[in-house]
Amino acid sequence: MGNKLVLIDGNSIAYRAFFALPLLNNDKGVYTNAVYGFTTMLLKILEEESPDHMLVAFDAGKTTFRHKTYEEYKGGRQKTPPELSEQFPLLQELLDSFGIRHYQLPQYEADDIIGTLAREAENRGDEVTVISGDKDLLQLVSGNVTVRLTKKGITNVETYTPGFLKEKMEIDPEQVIHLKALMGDSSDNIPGVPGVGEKTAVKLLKQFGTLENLYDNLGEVSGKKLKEKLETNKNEAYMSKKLVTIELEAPLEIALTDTAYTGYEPSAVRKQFQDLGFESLINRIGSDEEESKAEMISVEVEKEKPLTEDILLDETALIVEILEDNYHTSPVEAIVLSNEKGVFAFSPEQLMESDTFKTWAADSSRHKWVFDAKRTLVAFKRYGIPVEGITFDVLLASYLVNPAVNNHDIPAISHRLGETGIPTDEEVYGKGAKRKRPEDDVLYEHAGRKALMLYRLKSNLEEQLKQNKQEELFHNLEMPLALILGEMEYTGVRVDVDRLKEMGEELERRLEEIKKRIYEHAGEEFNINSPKQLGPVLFEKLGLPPLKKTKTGYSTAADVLEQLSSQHEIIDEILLYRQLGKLQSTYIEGLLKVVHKETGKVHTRFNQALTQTGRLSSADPNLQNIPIRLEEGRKIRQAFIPSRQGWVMFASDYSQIELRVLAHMSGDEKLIQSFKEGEDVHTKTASEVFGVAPEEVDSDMRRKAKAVNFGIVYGISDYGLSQSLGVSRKDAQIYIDAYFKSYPKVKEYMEDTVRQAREEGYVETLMNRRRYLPDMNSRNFNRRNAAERTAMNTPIQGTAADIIKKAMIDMAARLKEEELEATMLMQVHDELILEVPEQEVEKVTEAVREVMEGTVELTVPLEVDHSYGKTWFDAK
DNA sequence: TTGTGCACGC
DNA sequence: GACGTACGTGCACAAC
Repeated sequence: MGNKLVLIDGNSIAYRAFFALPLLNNDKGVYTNAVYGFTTMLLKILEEESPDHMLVAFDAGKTTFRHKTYEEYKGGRQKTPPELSEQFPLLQELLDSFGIRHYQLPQYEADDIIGTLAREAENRGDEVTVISGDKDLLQLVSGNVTVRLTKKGITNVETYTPGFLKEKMEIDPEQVIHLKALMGDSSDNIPGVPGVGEKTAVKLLKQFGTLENLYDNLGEVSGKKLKEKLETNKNEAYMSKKLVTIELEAPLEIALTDTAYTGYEPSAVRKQFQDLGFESLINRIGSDEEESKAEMISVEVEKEKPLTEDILLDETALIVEILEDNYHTSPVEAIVLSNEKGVFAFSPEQLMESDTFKTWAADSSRHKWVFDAKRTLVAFKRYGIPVEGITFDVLLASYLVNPAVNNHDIPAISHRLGETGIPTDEEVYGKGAKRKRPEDDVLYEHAGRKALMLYRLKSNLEEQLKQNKQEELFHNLEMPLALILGEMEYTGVRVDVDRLKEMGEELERRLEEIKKRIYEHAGEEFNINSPKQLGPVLFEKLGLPPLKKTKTGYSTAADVLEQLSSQHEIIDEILLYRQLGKLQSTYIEGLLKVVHKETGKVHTRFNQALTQTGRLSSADPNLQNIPIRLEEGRKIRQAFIPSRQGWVMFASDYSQIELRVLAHMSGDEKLIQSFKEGEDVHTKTASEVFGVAPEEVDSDMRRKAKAVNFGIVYGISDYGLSQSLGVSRKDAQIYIDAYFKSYPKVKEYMEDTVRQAREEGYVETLMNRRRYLPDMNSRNFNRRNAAERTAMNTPIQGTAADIIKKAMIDMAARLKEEELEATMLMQVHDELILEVPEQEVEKVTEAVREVMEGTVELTVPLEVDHSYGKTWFDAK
């Protein structure tokens, strides 16, 4: 029985990976993109091929035996970028950790090593797979040798067998060198016959078979010009053939037996991945059940013994295990404590009844370390147990340290810090529909392991917060905020279900009518909600001009359809259908689905550890995107009502907070002045940009200025502005230039921010929230540009987020202090929504203004507007 | 189950 | 000259 040998062209794959991936560097500032790409390819190969022999061949150096034939061989080639060169040693170390043999031979290229071994193995009857990005290797294809060439990217490969080669290139493997001899190869500086490309070469080979036969019968070549070219470049052709022919008898110092591959040691590879910063790949290693069990950190869990005072220490990790994301509805499965005394697991039934536990939980001097403070708090609240003294949340700490990490759970953080023996929730519980509660033992052990790690992780994260100067941000902003958000979520918002249903029925009727009219216009019935079906109806059947395409077909986005509005009546009907359909599916049906049956309330979850800028997000339901701009949709807000009779919905929002933050951070006198004088900032901008007196600013000028301000805040580009204004890019650029001329310090600030981001690798907000921008030095124009805009935007958006978060904390304190019953319900980025007893409205009005305006002192005043009414709709 | 297109908010 | 305004969530559809 033959062996299975995989031969990899190391240089070729590393090059591919390098150019296919952005110039990533790891936390040590070492470039790793080529190694990373190579590794993903390698893992795929190991999985797909399960080789028992393996070798990665590298080119040895600048000169090879081929240079004796032709000095200019590979001449004119770009020097290997140093960012890539420095990765080769890393790559070889990585291969060592995999236990994969790598080899290079002076004067020879990787091709020759591969060719020699492939031939030898083939002769023995082994099965060989060659991996490369270089078509020259195709000459090795045979019955036993398959060549897999990378296509786009690195993991995307095309597998060449003799049959496939014939189909694809119309030649046999033996003809590959003849083909190259004729057509040459500019990347290797191989001349071939000038003027002969792939097409002609294939045609000639079909007729003559080989280069030699071609020249023996040159007279039969059709075309005078071609014949001449072949004639005059005969030497070049033969030399080219010699150059591209892979040496099949290179004097290797290794034998096939040296390439034996028996699999890798997961621990060694894992360590290597950690050093390289390949967090995302770690989980792909050693998923083998046996192996990962053996590596799991062991935990002695004491199960369901009666809780006694002696195990409740002042510093204890507390894990509340809930399987589903939604902790408002999903049951608590287990509670685990971990501290110096050990790891102790309890069923909720047992613990929630224990007075010993309740006393400990309510004691703020007894510190609890948790994962997801808000989740923990709400979970206990559901059992009527107040918890005090939560002083450390691993989730929030990890998020602050680096929001770009999209997985902050305990196994993931543990992995990043080098502890790998923690399986993920998904591994233990399954995911999606298959997620289920395991046996008690498994559950307790898993939760116990997490509790143990939580206890251990705290000090490391604390240290990282300290390094980032984020202790204040963590302890005095995010931690207290978590408690407040927990209260808000648990309180929930009352929904007028009947009102929603009424609106739903009305919508249903209207949608039905519109649908009919659309079908009439179209002359057929189709699914209006399917862009794939709508496209052909509009742009083929009705002959409307397709103004924009998506990667799957015609674009039917609103901005496209609006431009076609005058050309066919169907367009406005479709836009209306979309608008109402959105209201129906997302805001009527979607909202009704998440209303609690008993309480008639919705309990959103604010995600406090997700956005890259520091804003909150909201889900199930998302209360931060309830319609407001169009009257039709705004009515949805009529269904959000106070939870008690005689109360009102009260909304309070910051006016222009982001531009005020910009004024403060840039120190631009004119912008500061503008806010100090209480001017209309868009009118003022218009007056500046268009060079007219404020009185002479018309509505169109103001509209444009508003868009400019918007763009400034979001990290402007001329294209973006031109899109939103419907003007040319050139004009958009003129507005931007005019803006920067009027507000020179803003321009300076933007430039400084970008420069600093490039140097430091990150940007920061007023309160030291941090965002890393690895693309600042990308060679890819788009990525770099996007990173630069992000650098400009994040400090502004993020500082605004810092400010409202602080205001929420102050607000909670103020309400308590004044013993008001008013309650915060929602936060929508620059807005707080409360429910307030009517008789408290006056006091709350004053409190909200004082607190929100006074929460931080900037060089410009902060201003808030407020409103209230019987429903959220009426608070306008 | 996953990716795409679309639409809602700030 | 490239691409494209920032940041989110959720729905329906269609391909896997």
